[in-house]
This record gives sequence, structure tokens and C-alpha cells, in this order.
Amino acid sequence: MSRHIDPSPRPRGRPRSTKARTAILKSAHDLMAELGPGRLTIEAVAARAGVGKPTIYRYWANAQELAMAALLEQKLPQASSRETPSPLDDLERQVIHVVTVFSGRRGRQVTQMMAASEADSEVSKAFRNQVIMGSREQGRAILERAQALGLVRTDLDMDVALDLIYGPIFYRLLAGHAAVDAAFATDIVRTALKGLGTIVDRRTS
Amino acid sequence: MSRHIDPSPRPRGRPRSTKARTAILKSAHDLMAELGPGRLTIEAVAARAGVGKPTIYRYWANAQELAMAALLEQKLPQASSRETPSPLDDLERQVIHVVTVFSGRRGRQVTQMMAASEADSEVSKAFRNQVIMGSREQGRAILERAQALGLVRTDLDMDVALDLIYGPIFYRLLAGHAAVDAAFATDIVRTALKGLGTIVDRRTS
Amino acid sequence: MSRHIDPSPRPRGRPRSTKARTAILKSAHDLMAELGPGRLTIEAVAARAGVGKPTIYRYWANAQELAMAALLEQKLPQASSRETPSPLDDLERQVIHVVTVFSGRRGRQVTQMMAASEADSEVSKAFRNQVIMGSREQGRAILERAQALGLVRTDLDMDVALDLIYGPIFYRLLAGHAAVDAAFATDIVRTALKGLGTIVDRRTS
Amino acid sequence: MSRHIDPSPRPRGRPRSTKARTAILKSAHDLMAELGPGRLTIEAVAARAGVGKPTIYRYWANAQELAMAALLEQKLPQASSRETPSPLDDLERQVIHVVTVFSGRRGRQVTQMMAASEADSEVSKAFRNQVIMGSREQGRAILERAQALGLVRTDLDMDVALDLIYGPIFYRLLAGHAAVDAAFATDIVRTALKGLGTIVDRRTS
DNA sequence: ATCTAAGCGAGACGGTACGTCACGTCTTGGG
DNA sequence: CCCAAGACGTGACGTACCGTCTCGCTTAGAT
Repeated sequence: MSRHIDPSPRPRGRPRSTKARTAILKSAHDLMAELGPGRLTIEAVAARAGVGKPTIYRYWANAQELAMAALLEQKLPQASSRETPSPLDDLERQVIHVVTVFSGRRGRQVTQMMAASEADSEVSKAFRNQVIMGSREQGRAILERAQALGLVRTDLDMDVALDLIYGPIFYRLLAGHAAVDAAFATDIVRTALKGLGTIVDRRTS
Repeated sequence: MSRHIDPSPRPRGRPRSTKARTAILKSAHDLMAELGPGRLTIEAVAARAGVGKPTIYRYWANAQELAMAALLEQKLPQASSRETPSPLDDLERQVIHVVTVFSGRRGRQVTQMMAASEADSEVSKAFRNQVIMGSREQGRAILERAQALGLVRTDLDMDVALDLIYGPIFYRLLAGHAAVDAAFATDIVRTALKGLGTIVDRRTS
Repeated sequence: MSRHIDPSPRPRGRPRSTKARTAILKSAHDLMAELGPGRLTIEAVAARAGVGKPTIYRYWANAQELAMAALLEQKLPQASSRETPSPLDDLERQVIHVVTVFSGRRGRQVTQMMAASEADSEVSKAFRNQVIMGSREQGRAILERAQALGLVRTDLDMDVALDLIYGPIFYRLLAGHAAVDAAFATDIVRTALKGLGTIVDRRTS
Repeated sequence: MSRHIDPSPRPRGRPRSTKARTAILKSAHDLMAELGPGRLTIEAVAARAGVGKPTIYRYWANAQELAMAALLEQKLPQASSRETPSPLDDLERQVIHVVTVFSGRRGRQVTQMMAASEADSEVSKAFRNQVIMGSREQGRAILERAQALGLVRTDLDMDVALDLIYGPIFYRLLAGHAAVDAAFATDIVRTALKGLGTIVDRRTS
């Protein structure tokens, strides 16, 4: 009569689930590091993870989705959102952080993935949002703080402003025509703030 | 009468058929329009162009190079480099042109190609140079003219300035977080010229 | 109860489909009949059998092995090894049977396969053993019976004797200089038994 | 008035180059020695001979015909048809010669070629005849001499008799079940002459 | 002493088949 | 009832040769 205690009895054989899932993502991650994203194949992941192919397809529809999942799994490090009295210094620091993260191996993979993703599926939209929005929203907060302190114009389209700051980074990453480093980050911020023009026209456009 | 230098020593054998080359590029272009790049297969191109597969491989090493070549072929319409008395107007007009060209299907195709192109093949370099750098160099000329007229600061890093203008376009194409249209082009140029900051400091940094 | 020895450790995964295997061999056989061996292509077999090419390669290394397997499959009808009181009659009957089987299309196919098979693969060995040696070993049994009855000399090299009987058949198939029919079979056996010479010397050589 | 006879209508233009023809046959021969017949490709021959492919096709319809031509070019050495007082010794010597020639590299190639040749084209028939008939007709002459001397029965089918002697050689060459050497040659001749049977029945069958 | 037609090398052409890889689905037996 | 293993049909890959077709250059007989 001592059989009544049976804490996890119901599902037959299922508990492998998380272990398999983890092994798959780990293997996918490693393979992308070795071969680059886009060279990732389900077969290789299955073999390396010691997992059946159907198990992978149970979670992800194709190699691209798996790649995105694997890239998202270990989130890109966020810049500390520490606030100093100078939002412009904060901005510079944050952009340097973004540049550093995205010019690393993982960051380049994410950028490539973002560009290569075909079809505007839900998954790929989510991926792009998730990758982009982190840095972008941090930047928005800083800029708004700067506006509140009167350091940044209030008559501008905030989205355009953010594109002006982060766009150049990904542009260089994709086109590869020049280095993407901290100096570049500083240059972006300073040039964007000051503007290119000489005309001192502070009126609203 | 010294003709002894003969760097390209007259090719022997049957010359390559321009007809075949043209048919291939045409078919590749059409298929990319129908299926998207990345769905482009050599087999399909060969079948549609009425050409043998080896003939394709004689010109391009793989589907990716062919895709780039096909995109390059029908030259992206260059903005007229017409110069008006106002270089800033010219700049705005040119950026609007770039945005127009890259909005819609073409833009994503180009972005995907750039992301996918790993090998530093000739085709890949040519693609980057022509597609990406073409607009950029036009912009550089305009900005230099503007500098000469005192409309744009001369103490800035020209490459950073150009990234500030063209980066946002590709950023939006890449991330897809907002529309890429003429209004955006105008916004970029005006915001970049004026700068984000409120401080009226026109001295050299 | 020691079951620890497990030489064929129970195959895992989905078992191979006998249906596919059968369809492949059937199609291969038909195609060889239509086009001749050597014109047999894996592609055609796959298409006709409604089977993927990799499935064929899973079983056979190349078209030649497949051809052999297809020829082997529909077993060459063995002569009944029925024994009558007269082994010499049995021999004649068996040789007629062999000639009948190998006359016509089949004979040239087999000869061509033998000539083409270079690699000492399993299939190639099996082909030689079954197709060529099958009849030969039957002949050996009959001759030994005839020796026991004193009808055939016991001082001869049995292998040479067998070559003397079956060699001429394949020789004609190979060179095609004369017909391969029942009359020829009879002639072979009678001539071989009686010998060409006139000298009546029954002593051991 | 002396132009009416025109059997070979005197070709105009540049005559065919014997140099090219020779180089082709030489290269074909060498390649067959290296790769085996059947691995011979027109491309390889053209490349090695420093000759254009069309030049090869001008002489031979396909690789098989070229292979045959190359094999026939350097004729297999004929046994000396020297006659001694003992035709049976002559026969033995001739068969040893045949065995020696055909068990060599070149002989094996010829045998394979003969077996593998598809379609009963004129060329392939000619090839088989040429290869086979040399030795065979020599044998026929010897046997007839032996008949004249009363050493060989006159009531036999000469073709069958010849098949009995030469068949075993090619049988072993193709099937490879036993050695093909001088001892075998001797065995064949002696066994064929003496016959397998014990019954001393010299009456006509 | 030209002319000129054929042969020549080279090599690109449209094809066919190769043997491989990965896809995404299915079918097993074991846990 | 899920899982690993792995076979399945499918389809594209990039390569090797096929046999044909230009090319521009010999080359040698006919003019």
C-alpha cells in the first residue's frame, strides 16, 4: 500500500523536454559560432545535441527560427541604465556600449540574422524588435531626459533622432566600409548633436 | 611601333555567348522578383533561361554571386547629379532618390544580399561598391560643395557625416521598425544638418 | 542465460522499406531490358520506381552494383538437381539448362556485367559466385557422381574439367562467333567426354 | 579527257594530320593502361594528346570505338606458326602463348573490352573477330594438321573443338576463379585431347 | 605566289547524370 | 506518450563528360 506517493507520475516519459530543448539551443549556438549563421542545419544540430530531428521541429519551424531562438537565448548584454547628471555623457556611454556589443562576434551574427531573415513572419518581426528595441528604448529615455534638461531640441521627431544615432552603426556593420569602434560611437553622438550645418537656425522646421 | 606588350593575350576558343549571359541574368532577376532572393536556385535559372547549369557556373561561383550580379545588372537608377545653387537642396533631392530606389522590394533584397555575402569575392566587392557606395560618394560630392559654400562645417569627419545621412535608411530597411519614404528622407537631411542639440556652439570641437 | 553477446545489436530507427527495395530492383530490371545494361542510370531507376535517389544509394554504391543486384534478384532458374541413374545424362541436361538460361538477352547482360565489375565489392563477389559459380558447382557434383560410377576419369583436375565444359559457353557469349543453343550444349558435353584425340590411352597421365 | 576516273575524289583543303591521329591513339592507350578501359574519356584523351575534341570525333564516334582502335593499334603478338613434326606439341605451345598474351595487362584489357562492348555495331563485331580469330585460326590449322596425321578425330565439329580449347581461357579471365598460366594451358590441351570419360568408344557419335 | 578550303587547338555551349547534402515527414522500438 | 534513431521522397547542389558549335590560326593543294 505504499505506492500512493508518486510525485511526478502522470506524463509518461515527457520530462526530457527541457533537457532536449537546452541541448538543442546549446548545439545551435555552438554551430553558429563555428560556421556562421546561415550555415546552421537542423541535421547538424540534431546530431550534435543527440536529439531526433522531429524533436527540433516540434519547437521550431525551420533552421532560421531555431537560429533566431538560439541567438535570443543568451541575451545581448544591456548597457547599465545608470543615470548621471549629464544625459549627454550617458548617451555617449550607451552608444559606445552598443557599438562594443554589436561589433563582437555575437553582435555581428545578430545583425546578419536580422538582415537575412526572409518573410516578415511573426518570429522574424519579434526577433528584430527584440534586438533593436533594447538599445533604442534606452536611447529614447536618455534623449527625453536630455530634452527635459533643455540639452536637446524638443521639436524633433524622436524616431528620426534615434535612427540618426543608431543607424550609422548597423550601416557600417553591414557595408563594412569603415571601422566600428568606440571612437566611431563618440563621433556619431557628437556630430549628431552638433549637426552638420553652419546655419544657426533654431526655429522649428 | 612597339606592340610587344600583350597583357590580355587574345582569348582562344569559342568566345562566350552574350546571349546566354543576358538570358541568365534576366531569368535570375525575374525569379528573385517572384520568389525573393535566397529562394533563387541555379537549377531554376538554368531551366528558365534555357541554358545548361555549367554555363552559369562558368560565370558565377554560386547562387549568391549570381543574385548579386543580377541585382547589379539593371543598374540602380542614379540620381541625376545635377547641381543647383543650393547644395542642401541637392542633398535632400539625392537622399529622397536613394530612399525611393530602396523602398519596396528592392530594398529588402539588397539588404539581404549584403547580409548573406560572406566571401570577399569580386562580385561581392563590386556589389557593395556599386550599390552601397554609389549613393554615398554622390553625397560626399554634394557635401563638399556645401562646405565650399560655407553651408556645412569643415571640421567634421566626412565619413561620419555620410554615415549619419545614409545609415538611418539602411537601419530602417534592416530593422523594419518604421517606414522608409520621402518624408523620412527629408527628416534625415534636415535633422542631420541642424543637429539634435540646443547648444549653439559653432566652434571647432 | 548469458545473452551478453550481441553481434547485430538490433538496428535502431525506422527499418528499411522492403517495398522501396523491391520497386527499385524491379525498375532496374525493366530498364536494363529496355536499354541494355550500361545504359542504366540511377536517375531513371529512381524516377520509375517512385523513389528518391538517396534511397538507392543507401543500398548500392553505384549503378553497376545495382545492375548486378537486379540481375541476381530474379534468380536464374536453377536446373533441377534431380539425379537419374545416368550422371552423364544429368550433365547434358544441366548444360542444356545453363545454355538456355544464358542465351538471348540475359547472356550478354551477364557477360557485360562480369567484364565491367572491377571493384571487389560484396555485390560483385556475390554476382560472380551465384551467376557463374552456381552452375559450375552443380556440374562438379554431377561429375563426382560420374567418377564414383567409373564413368569419368578420376585422375583429372576437376577445375580444369569444369572449365572445359562451361568455358566454351561464355566464350561464345563473349566473342559471339557462333550460336549458343541446346545443340551446342550437347556437343560440348559429348566432345569433352570423348576427347579430341584418337589415342586410346586410359592410363594415368 | 582523263578526268573521268575519280575513285577518291582528291580532297581539297588541308589533309588530316597523321600526327594528331597518332597522338590520340597513344594517349588513349596510356590512359587505358592507367585507369582501365571504360574509364577512358574523350576529354582526357584530348587534353593529354594536346588535341581538340572535334578532331577525335572526326575519326571515332565515341569513347568505346576509340578504345577499341587504340587496343587494336598495337596488335597482340601472334604465336610463331612454326610447324614441328608434332602438331600436338605445336598446339600446346600455341595455347601457352595465347594464355601468356591474354593474361597480361593488355590482354585483359582486350578481354574486358570485348565483353563490355555494347550494341553489335560493325566496329565492335570487327573488334571481336579480330581479337578472337587470330589465335583461333592458328589453332584450327594445327588441329587440321593433326587430323591429317591421324592424331585427332575427324568426326568432330571443329568449331566446338576450338571452343573447348580456347573457351576455358577466357572463362577464367572473366570469372577470375582460378589462375590463368602456362600450367593451365597444358592442362587444357591434354585434358581436351584425352577427354573426361573412361568409355573407350571410338565410334562416331 | 597567291588563294582558299579544310583541318587544327581551344574552349564555350545545351545537356544528362553523377553522387551528396539537407530538407521536413514518417515509422519504428524503448523508456 | 514522448523520444532517439534513422529511412523515406524531394529537390538542389556543384562536377564531370557528353557531343556539337564557333572562333581564329595554320597548312598545303589548286589556281
